[in-house]
Amino acid sequence: MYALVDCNNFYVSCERVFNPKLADRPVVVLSNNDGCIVARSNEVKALGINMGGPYFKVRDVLKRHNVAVLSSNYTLYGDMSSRVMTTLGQFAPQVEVYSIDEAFLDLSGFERLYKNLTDWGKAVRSTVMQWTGIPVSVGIAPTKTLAKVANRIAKRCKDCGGVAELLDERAQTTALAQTDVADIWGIGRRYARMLRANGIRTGAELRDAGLTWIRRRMTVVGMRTVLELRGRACITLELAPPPRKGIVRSRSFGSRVETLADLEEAVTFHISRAVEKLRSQRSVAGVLRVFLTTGMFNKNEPRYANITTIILPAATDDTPTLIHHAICGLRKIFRPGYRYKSAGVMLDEFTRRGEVQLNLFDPVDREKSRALMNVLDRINRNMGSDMLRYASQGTKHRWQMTQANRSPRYTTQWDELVKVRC
DNA sequence: TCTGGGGTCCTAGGACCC
DNA sequence: TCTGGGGTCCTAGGACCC
Repeated sequence: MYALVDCNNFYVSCERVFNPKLADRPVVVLSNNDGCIVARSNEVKALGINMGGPYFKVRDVLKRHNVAVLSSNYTLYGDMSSRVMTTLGQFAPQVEVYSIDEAFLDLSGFERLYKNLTDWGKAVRSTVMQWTGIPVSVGIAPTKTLAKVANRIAKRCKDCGGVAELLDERAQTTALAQTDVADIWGIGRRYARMLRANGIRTGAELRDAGLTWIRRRMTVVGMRTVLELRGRACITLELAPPPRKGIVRSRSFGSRVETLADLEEAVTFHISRAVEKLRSQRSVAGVLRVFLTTGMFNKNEPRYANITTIILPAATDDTPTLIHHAICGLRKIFRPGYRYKSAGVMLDEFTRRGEVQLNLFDPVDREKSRALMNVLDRINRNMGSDMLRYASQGTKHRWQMTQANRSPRYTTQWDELVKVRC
């Protein structure tokens, strides 16, 4: 048995915890660079504003309805997320943190502990609300895919009190018959279209589809989804997140960037962050990719995008080495005369640190590098990221993203704490 | 004028090995 | 006329998730 606990309108809810004035106002949160809408309060959803749509297209509608528009504050959301997840740890022995606002909990054996799993779910809800201020919904079912369906019902149903369970086949059939096939976990836009073209419109029809046909059209992944809908658990809890197989860092610029010098600063910034993350999971990278692009939406301006792949002479996690290669790569693909919109880096082909095939001609002294990177990471961890940084990152950061209306980092910065008037 | 930023997994086909 | 039977690795493309 599984529970899926999902925070309601998570980013909006985080903002409301610290700014009660937002409680009775419609609210949206924007993506990086204030580009797209990535979170909406219920009032905004009711207005028909779409998730992921570009902000500038709906700016007027939002203004007319007095919607509060906030830039995203990932420092705050990340911290609030870990508070919620820690709280959930009180309620089940095994918790899989599935995303910033969702967790699967293992409830096997709980039917012997609780007469009623819905009561358990309500206890989770009220505790998370009391301890963090974040409203959550709880879905309970024998497989993760069905728990997702249950959660969706918990969110929509007015009399459920935020908790729904789908324990027996009858309840599952009723729920699945009301669920659009596109809303099933694992069914994206393409599969939804394909399924509809073949007469499969609801979750129930998908559950009852022929396995061989599904396997042929949707690979083993689709087959797993169907089996899960039938109540057979195929997707287990993932307790320790496996190390990443690749790390990407990129941002679109606040305003267009035209000079190589500015791009070099931005790329240095991104690669520094990427390598930091690489070291934190104790990996070394064998391949580095650098990419840049102009805006692609405007048909009238000259467009250009390119990516270059650098196979490193020896796998490494040394920041200066990777900055050097990244800048070389950037210079190779840079073309003057374009107005660039974004640039970034990817690290790939990881091996575990300490299992590297060394290179006889490796110019880097690995022991010295290790010691230096340790100091760098420790200082930045304790004193704030970017306390120590490489000079090629620059100081002016003309390329930085715009965040016109970001709330304070209430929970992680001493000088941004909530002020309470006496 | 203005459109985010991360990730994962599977398959087919080609090249190669013994 | 009739030509085996296993494998691996890599890449591109396509699907999905938040």
